[in-house]
Amino acid sequence: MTARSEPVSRRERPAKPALTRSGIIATAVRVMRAEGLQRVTMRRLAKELDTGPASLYVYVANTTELHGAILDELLGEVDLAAAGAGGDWREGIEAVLASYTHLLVQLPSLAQSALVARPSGTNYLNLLDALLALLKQGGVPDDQAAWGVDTLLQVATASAAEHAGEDDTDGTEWKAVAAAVENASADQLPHVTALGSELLSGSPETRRKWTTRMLLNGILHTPRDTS
Amino acid sequence: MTARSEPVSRRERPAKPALTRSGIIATAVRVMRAEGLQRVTMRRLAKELDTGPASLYVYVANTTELHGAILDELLGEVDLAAAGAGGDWREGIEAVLASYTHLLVQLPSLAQSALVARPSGTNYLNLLDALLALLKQGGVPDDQAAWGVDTLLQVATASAAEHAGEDDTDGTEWKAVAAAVENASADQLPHVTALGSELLSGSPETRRKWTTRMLLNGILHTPRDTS
DNA sequence: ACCTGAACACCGTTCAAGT
DNA sequence: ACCTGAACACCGTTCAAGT
Repeated sequence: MTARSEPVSRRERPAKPALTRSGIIATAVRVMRAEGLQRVTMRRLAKELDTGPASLYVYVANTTELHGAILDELLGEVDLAAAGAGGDWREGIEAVLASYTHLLVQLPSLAQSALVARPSGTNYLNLLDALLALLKQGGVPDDQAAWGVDTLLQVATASAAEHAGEDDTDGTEWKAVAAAVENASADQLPHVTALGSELLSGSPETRRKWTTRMLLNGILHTPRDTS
Repeated sequence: MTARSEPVSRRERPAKPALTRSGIIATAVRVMRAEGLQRVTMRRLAKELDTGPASLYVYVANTTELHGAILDELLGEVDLAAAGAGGDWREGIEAVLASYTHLLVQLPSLAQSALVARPSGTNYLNLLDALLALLKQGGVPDDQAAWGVDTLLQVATASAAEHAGEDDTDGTEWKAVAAAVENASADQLPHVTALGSELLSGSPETRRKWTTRMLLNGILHTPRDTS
């Protein structure tokens, strides 16, 4: 009876699978990879899963929660190998953050949502632990590490989020900033004018590396109590 | 003829004003203050201005551009007085960033949009100039100031953006993070467990102040060329 | 318990047509 | 040039009804 009751479904209809939370999230990740987070909507997912939007609410509280789940799923791909390797701690942090950034730069809208919906899943906690291990290895006092790691991740996330909303292949928006800086009058904006192109210089990679070194220096040398 | 041709419009209908860009933006700011940025939609604004949504597209390119214009308008309220006062440069930066943060914390969804749509209006450039003046006063080398000021503003903006999407008066989401940290197993997350509540300690104000000091130390002591 | 159709209350943007 | 109605192609979420 089992075999006989599947009429034409050899290949053409993949026998509509039962709805599960993980199935929904897996579909969400696939749609996001193919078309971006803005296409990951309840209605679109429902269509993809061959059901109505209302059905998804059995497994997912709302759209925000869904986006959070996607993020945690993807955070599993961050390369934490450098954390256990026993090399230079600064280079270790640089490597972990580079991996994190490269992941999110390809998915900027997810980075944007990560800034608002603080992740708290397993993969996020593993990332946090890896960074704290490296800070400890570098002799950073615990209280400074605890607050500093937050800024480290926040800056990395915000940098990635900046690339969201850029269909903008020609960098129209970047040009607007550049033009504004260059057209600045020396009277009203003396310092912006003086610095000029220096403000916009450097590749994203170069700036990220300097910023990481800068943050580590700050974290290492700034005690928590004002003394 | 001028006076006579206004029939009943003494008070009841405020004589539908001509559509202008600044009128649209003013209305947008008002709606945002009253109901939040998520209510500032083309359709809602059109209704407010007693016209159809299509009419707005004569003055505003799209929703993103509109949000950018709102932000620049509001940035005029940031208090830059500390920049010219000639006091301690660190305290000056702290004061300017505090003013900027307090503005955006009340409008977190605007902060979120600021992260993606880099502002380039007059008020933003004035803010940039004020911070650069203070960094110069502190003897920060030009190239370090140029890259550092970006991180300074990015961190302030991201901190404010984190409060977006919180109808969340009871802090449900914050509790999720706290629970995750506390339930962390010592085996798998030794450093997160060890730091524990330290990770979540401190008021936003205290953390912001430490973070600002930390960034200034980093910017001041990190040369651009790796040597 | 899970799943669904249908409905409610919205969106952004474009376009042909009017003034 | 500016303004508009109407349309196109979507949204999130809820709820009563079914299985």
